[in-house]
Amino acid sequence: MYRSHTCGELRQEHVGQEVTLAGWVHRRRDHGPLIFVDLRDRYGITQVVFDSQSPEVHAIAEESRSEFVLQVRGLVRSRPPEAHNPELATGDIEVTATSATVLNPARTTPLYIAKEGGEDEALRLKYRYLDLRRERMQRNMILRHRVIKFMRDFLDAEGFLEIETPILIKSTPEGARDYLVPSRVHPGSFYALPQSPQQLKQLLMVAGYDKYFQVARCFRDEDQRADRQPEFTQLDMEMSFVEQEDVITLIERLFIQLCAAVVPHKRVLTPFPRLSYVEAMERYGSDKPDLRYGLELINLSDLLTATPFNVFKGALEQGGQVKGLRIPGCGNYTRKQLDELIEMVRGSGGKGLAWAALPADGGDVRSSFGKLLAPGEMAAIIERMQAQPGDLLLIVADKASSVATALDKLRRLFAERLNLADPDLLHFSWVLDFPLLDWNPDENRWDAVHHPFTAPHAEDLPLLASNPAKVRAQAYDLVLNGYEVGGGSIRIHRRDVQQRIFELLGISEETAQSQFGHMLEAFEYGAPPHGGIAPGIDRIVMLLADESTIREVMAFPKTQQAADLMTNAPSEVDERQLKELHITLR
RNA sequence: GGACCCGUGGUGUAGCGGUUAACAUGUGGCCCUGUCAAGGCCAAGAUCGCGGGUUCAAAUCCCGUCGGGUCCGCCA
Repeated sequence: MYRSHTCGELRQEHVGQEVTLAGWVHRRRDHGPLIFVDLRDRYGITQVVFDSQSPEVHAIAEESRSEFVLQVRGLVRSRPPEAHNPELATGDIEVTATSATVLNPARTTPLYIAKEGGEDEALRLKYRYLDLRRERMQRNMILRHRVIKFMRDFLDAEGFLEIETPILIKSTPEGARDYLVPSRVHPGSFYALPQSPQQLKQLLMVAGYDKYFQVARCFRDEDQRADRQPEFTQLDMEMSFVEQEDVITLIERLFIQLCAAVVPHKRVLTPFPRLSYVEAMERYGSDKPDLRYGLELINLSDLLTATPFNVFKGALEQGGQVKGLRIPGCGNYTRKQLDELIEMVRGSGGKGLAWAALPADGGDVRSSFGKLLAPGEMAAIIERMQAQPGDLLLIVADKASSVATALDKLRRLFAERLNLADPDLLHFSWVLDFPLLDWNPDENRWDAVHHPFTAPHAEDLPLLASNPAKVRAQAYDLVLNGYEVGGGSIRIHRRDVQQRIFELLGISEETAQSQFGHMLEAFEYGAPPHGGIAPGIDRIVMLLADESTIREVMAFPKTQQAADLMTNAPSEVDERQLKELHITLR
């Protein structure tokens, strides 16, 4: 063994013991004849004292630099009365070195390990093994471990079985773009990496494993975001003989206990509030609203049906909406600040932004559109929005989806600027009653909003024929502080219903047979009613860790362009490899 | 596919038409026995992501490109 103790465990009670430590030089304070070295490992930091009275040992400290790996044998001593360091867990003691070895020297690191923050993220990603030495990443990795451990223990106690499913599976064109793996044995054929183990876990239900879970790696070849990586981890779950309410109840218990165990300083509101998709979109312009603050969208459409203002009139005539946001205390925004907001809305595909500012002293309203309104309309808007002197009113007129995108973005921007979101509140909620289908005008068919195995509400079944847009899905999203942290549904378990859905999705009999034949066939051999959910572990850990990207809670994440800066993946391969795989580049 | 932001010694910043390209930290050397971001003195280290253009003159202005990030589209 290289060490008798870790760098985080020595206390007063160890005083007098001869110990051996091994770790990295965190900091070094050279006083000439006396050198202090803070020796670090993932358990903590211990101060080691090198005295020139033992010259050979002192020489080791003299040549040591940051991040050298040292092995030190020495005596645990109580520090002199004036020299205790309350900042350190080991601050009451120190180790006087009696012998020392440099296990490995280190070049000057491109990142400071002892001092964090500020550097280009590309540098952190290139030298991730150095970044991971730092306290922030270690804290996040430990939290992530604890979260996953808690989930496994909780589900084990509930009678769930963790079952692994394959990574090389069949590609199906539904949903996100697949990552493909060429087959050497079958020229011209490809495996896909799972976007999620969706079909496999449903087949496990058919097999009678009525409570399944898996800490599952998922792959989606789509463009990245702060909360989206090409590969990510879900707590994939499925249960038989359950209804929506059963899944919701279980998950609430899981997360309430999880948060109490791993982030006891944070508050959780229980039970988790529920809102319908329609309500979420109407009030927040988002299907994953941050409920830690109000700042709700206000619908003005009905006030402006006869307005002469072309922007509003045009939007309403084309079936769109006029909605607004009341920003308290921002009525003093300058023209420049307002132009930036307009630019932001345009940058996100919006047509523009109308604004009205109410001076704090109660003077005349400044606005970009007041002159163009009919008499009384501005007053009606102010009344509907309950605007106070000093407020800023932001109004968007467009088709409903664009209004939602723009106002959701503004809502989140101002929540941040005005510090409205309590960082220690975990405001979980459920968003329910998603539409099952979404009309795709380009392809002239319906698309599955969730995925094609999602069950419709039983009472909406007749609408499948008459008004598919109105059919609600038995689908549920778990939302936390403005992020979707889990989505699930009750699945179709009857072949006839599944076939009906495939028809609406424009999937032909032949395609259904070739793509999903195994599912349809399985449903003929006694498939139980079942449903599940898949909480996203990266996003949950990110929120529990107070981070703003999931990269901070992944050991080796990729860049926005899906590259690994440390290993330089993806990379070109040998001509020979391509040949074996029957692949020609063009 | 699109919009916006960033790119200066090892690291983080300043400089934004003419500077010996500044500062901090780290690095090398010397001094120092109680520091914990130790301190003091000295030194080395960047031609400003890359390419092109404008100009008497470019880190500084323009165009392109590469890399990183945020967002829209895409994606649950």
